[in-house]
Amino acid sequence: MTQSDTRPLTLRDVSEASGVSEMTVSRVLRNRGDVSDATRERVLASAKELGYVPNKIAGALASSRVNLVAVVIPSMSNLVFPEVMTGISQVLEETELQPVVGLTDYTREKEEKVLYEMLSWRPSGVIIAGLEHSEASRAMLRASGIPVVEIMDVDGTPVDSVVGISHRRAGEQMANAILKAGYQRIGFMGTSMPRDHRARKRFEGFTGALAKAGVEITESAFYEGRSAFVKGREMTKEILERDPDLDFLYYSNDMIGAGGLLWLWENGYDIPGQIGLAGFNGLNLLKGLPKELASMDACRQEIGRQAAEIIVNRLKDGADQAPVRIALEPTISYGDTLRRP
Amino acid sequence: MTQSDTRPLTLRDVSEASGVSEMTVSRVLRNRGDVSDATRERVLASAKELGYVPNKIAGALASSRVNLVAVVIPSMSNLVFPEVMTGISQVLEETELQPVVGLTDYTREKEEKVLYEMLSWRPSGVIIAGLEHSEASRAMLRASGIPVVEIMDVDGTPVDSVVGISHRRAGEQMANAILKAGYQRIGFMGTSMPRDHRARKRFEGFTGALAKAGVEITESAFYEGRSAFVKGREMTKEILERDPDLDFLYYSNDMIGAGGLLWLWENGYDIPGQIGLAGFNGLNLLKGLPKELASMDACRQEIGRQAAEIIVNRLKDGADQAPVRIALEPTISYGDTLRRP
DNA sequence: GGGAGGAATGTTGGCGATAACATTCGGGGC
DNA sequence: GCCCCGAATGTTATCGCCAACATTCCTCCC
Repeated sequence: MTQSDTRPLTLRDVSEASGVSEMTVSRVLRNRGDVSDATRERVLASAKELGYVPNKIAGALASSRVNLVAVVIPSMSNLVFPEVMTGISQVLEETELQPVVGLTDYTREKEEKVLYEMLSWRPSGVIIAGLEHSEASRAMLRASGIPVVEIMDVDGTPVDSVVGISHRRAGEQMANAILKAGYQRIGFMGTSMPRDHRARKRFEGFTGALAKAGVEITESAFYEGRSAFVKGREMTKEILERDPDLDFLYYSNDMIGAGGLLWLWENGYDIPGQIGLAGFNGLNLLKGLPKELASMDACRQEIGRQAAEIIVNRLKDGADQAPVRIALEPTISYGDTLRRP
Repeated sequence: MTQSDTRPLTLRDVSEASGVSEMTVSRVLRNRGDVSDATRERVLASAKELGYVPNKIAGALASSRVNLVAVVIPSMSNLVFPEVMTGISQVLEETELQPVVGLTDYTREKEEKVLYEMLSWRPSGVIIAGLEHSEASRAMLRASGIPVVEIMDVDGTPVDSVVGISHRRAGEQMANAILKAGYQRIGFMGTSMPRDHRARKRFEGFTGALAKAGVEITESAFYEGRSAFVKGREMTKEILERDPDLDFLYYSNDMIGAGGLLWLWENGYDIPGQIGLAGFNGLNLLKGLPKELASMDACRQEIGRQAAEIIVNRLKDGADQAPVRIALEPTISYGDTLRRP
């Protein structure tokens, strides 16, 4: 049954076993061209018996078709990206295309390396997070000659197509909601943002909108590394020690926001009366906390879905190759930690 | 700078641009064989100027070497698997190998499909979750002629190598710790387990050890779908309505455990005096809850690391090809929700 | 000065599949 | 009975790169 493990199986082995030409075997296995039912079955039987698995490397080289879509994202431990992946997979599942993921750890150098690596497999399309890339990366993307979709963010100049939300506007909207609810002494906690451009843009939008109303952030704290509950607790404790009169805390993501929420809850704060809270990302992972954290949905799955769809459409033959720009509208959820306007 | 987007670039283009043979270009780009510094630089310059990206498809076909390791896991939304991936990446990063992920959604059919798909790219090795596969999958793995490491679980018969923990023993250990702490009326909450074999084995080990001590699970509840805080809250509420006298709750994973913990906390239960709790997986994501949930570390990163190392070692030439079996020892952390013995 | 030896480069022939074209063969129409 | 046609199958020539062997051209040493 299983062949002696010397030489790997090829089309030729199947063709010899079933007494037809390699070409016919190839046709059967790809369901292409006319093959009589009799030979088809004979070939399939031989292939199965031998345990033959086609060699896509050879196939791809010969046909210059590779059914892969490169997906380049910063990390998988930021919950956001698995959700984007889900959206992408949902769409690609109905096609012949397959996503292949590369991680950048939020650094441009690694992004460049990963991109080079992935493009060397000649994928049919690229979905890549963010609009900030090294010049070399942008050049590669342009030169690749395949559809490229930049995702998450629309504040900038895309190489080709783009699907995302405006993080700047998201920050502004949140600031306005907070102001409208009457909060005045606002604290901010988030990552130190040299590398997370989207967090930075939200922060800029946020402070900008506050400034228009003559309000400044009273206290802020930044952290490095992974976001987690503990971080949120610790930072919240500290920031309130520094300034006990804060009446609102804005967190750059839901994870540290949830940590802060738990700490405040344990310590008997009145939320959202005495102090209000908001995060960013609307992680449904976090439903089930004592209070639901106010947040803003970043349309993660939807972004994934739309990006994948752009790729799919572009690859249909005779398709319109014009760049697409889709700006989704995030919505605020007030949860139980931000007074309604 | 960027070429007119007609014909894709090949080695020949670079060779013509730099005035040497294709072979020399190939040698330069792979850092192999002797090339003078002068030509090396000339070639690199041309390649960069053209924006040439090597075609790995052709390279792999010609050299029959593919620097990919197929990683087949059920899902990315179960936090366990990203952590395993981290371990794998850590090790592979120091080599030329790259992980490529395929997801099975906990179904054998999909696993079989994904495996076929991945093997058709002729990877250098396979890391696959679990020991339960379809006969066809096992046949493919055997016939592939590449190193295979099954991970997470050691209770069963591997195709080749295996790295994991004994989930049966893990269940037993937890049961014993609970009994030793003096709890008697035990409730269980977990997934309905037709597909999650590891959860099933833990459950069997757990009930088995209880039975030895003459104890039976008093109440149990099962759920379908994603694990999440909300599920844990709801189930905990329900199970305690059915039987308010339970003095211990064992959750099949930390996520629902954390949900339960929060609910109990909000409702003023005395933990771990009045009621004890334990989960499974030691997710450090969850540090920062009001109390730390007792749990059992499944050695996730370590499993990933060791699996990757087995593959790497096997691929060294002249390496020992004998199957490896590594059973890691999970450790209980008592946290704040399980009385110390 | 002649040959050995080795560094630098080139040439040839596949890797395993597929595209494009070629061939065979059986049957229907006249 | 002959020819034509299309379904079923086969042949040939790549695809882009790399292994293995071949060649060139020094340099060094006796």
